[in-house]
Amino acid sequence: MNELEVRELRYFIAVAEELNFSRAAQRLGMAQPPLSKAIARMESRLGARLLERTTRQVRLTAAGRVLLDQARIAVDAVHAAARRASRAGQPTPRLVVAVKPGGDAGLLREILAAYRGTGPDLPPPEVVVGGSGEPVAMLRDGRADVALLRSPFDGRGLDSETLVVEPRLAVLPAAHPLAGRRRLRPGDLRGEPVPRWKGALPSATAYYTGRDGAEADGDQAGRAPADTPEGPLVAGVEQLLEVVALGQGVAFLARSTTRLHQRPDIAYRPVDGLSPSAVVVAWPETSRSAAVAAFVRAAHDVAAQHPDHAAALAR
Amino acid sequence: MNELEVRELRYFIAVAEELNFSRAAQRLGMAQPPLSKAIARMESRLGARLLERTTRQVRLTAAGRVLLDQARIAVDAVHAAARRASRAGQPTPRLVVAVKPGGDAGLLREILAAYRGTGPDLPPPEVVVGGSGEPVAMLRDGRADVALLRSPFDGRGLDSETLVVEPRLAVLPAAHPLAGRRRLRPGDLRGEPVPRWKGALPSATAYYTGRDGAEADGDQAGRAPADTPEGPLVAGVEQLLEVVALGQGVAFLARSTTRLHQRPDIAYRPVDGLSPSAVVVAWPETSRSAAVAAFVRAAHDVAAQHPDHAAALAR
DNA sequence: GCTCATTCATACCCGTGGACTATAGGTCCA
DNA sequence: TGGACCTATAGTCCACGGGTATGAATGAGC
Repeated sequence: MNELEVRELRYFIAVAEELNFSRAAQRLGMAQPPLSKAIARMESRLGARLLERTTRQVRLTAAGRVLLDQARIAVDAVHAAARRASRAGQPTPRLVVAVKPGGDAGLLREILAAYRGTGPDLPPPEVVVGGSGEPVAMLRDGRADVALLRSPFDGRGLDSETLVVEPRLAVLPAAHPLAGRRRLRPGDLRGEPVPRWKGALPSATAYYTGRDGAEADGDQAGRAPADTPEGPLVAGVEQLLEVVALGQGVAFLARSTTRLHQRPDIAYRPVDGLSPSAVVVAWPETSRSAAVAAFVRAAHDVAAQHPDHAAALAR
Repeated sequence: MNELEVRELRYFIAVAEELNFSRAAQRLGMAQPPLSKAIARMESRLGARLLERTTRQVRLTAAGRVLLDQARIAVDAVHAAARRASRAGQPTPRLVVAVKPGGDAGLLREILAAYRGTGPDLPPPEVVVGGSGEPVAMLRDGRADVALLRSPFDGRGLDSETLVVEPRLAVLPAAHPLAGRRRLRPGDLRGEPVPRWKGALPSATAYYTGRDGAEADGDQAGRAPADTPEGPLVAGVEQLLEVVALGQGVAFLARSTTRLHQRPDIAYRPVDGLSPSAVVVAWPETSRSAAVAAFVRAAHDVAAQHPDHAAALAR
């Protein structure tokens, strides 16, 4: 009845993901037999079968599904502990701020200035720009201390505060018939394909907390009605605009993002009743660092000056 | 550059808590030299010194403080993964509901009935009663699936929903001069000692999220002004009432709790402006079980019928 | 100021357990 | 029915985690 070890959890995750011992072993850089033994050991320790295996097929049991979920979290937590401690031990620790491109609504520069003005003893900030969903992952595994994001995002393990709320605009080819109108109505764009963000998870796995658990980056591409055809995959705003300009679909972008991407062949139009986009500052729930606190306060103060300041009190 | 292992984290936690290698080794049931080596190994892996040690004194470095904090969380996560998987693998899994005594405001019976009525395929509920702060710990390390608590509590890693909000009442000896009044005012009790709950953490380490991080059970004993003298330590409501009846202090209890403890030598009186007590249902953020969802929904529905139903929308 | 107690680090040894190779055994498909 | 594929078992080995003995450093006490 020994303790579960991180190595074992890694092994199990690999097998559960591959559903194949040999491939998993290869991925882990080890031979297959010790992997089989390790899993068997775990099963006997837990007193529960994790994998239903025949010689032709490996399937997860209910316990296995639970463990896969929980093991990912636990391994992340261990890695996060290591990274955070390691970073805190650097000669001059940095406050790592993760943002996604366009995710800061232009606030970052001011926030950094306010943060630096807070006090002389704080670690200098270091900004890293991550792709789809990356900032959240970076917060979770300790690579970043604080992040600027668009909601909704997977907030498990994170605390957050909404900074500004701004409308989203429809992105149309300038030649599109609807581009002649000043405002659009919700039904106008029905049936138009909407480009999907590369790396974004499958949409809205509705969950009883009311949060859209697995949904990432849905903000920018826009949650369209279920019958919306899926457009091409895009990897960035430039690509998105290109796709729209070529008439392969319409999209939705936060207003502050559109201001940075004015093009003659693209028109931005407000849509009545379209859900707005919120910029939030997020940090690990477990954070107790004064630097993070100072950054959050700076963000709050800067946002309070912003015309789109979130009157929101609730998170 | 190997990976941090759970065993090592346990070792580090022991040393960091004891600040003494020999005692920590004893506590871990091992000899001191291998423990020293293990810590040294961790330090070299992390590239950061964790402990400042002379032959006479061991102190945590900044990195060490971070790691202590994070390691506790990570070890909890691993234990939780093991427990949850193990429980999910039982022949007939149970939904373990943790409550603290008096923490359910009498709702539990109805909630359980509603839960059982939800569907025939759900795991049968099993109620465990835990002391101060225990339910939260049980949620965190996987011993429990869902809990009924009083806010405020340390909500890190948990989601929660407020069910009912009820006033707290002052607990006075029946012979107390103020017991003659129907209502009290905030200043009336100034200077009276307030009993402290055994096991409750030191009060209100104010934190920038606005949550009172480490505070547990402050609800019942009541957050009094800072200049309030500390009364005796008590381990339960009965003890608390005994202490009050003997004139050794005054206390505050949620109204539903007082109804279960009517005594001739104790008087309960409302206090104007005293912050109320909220009963919340809480569950691990990582939970994806249908059973937990059903329980939360049942709790929500039952609370909606309750006269003190939380009109609260926010969590 | 010397000694002693205390405590962490080093040196060395040993046993266990995790990993490797080889191979058996079961299942699906052509 | 033979071959491809995949997991489990058997047997071997060595690295590493842990133990004991002891050294080295520091602060306290007389």
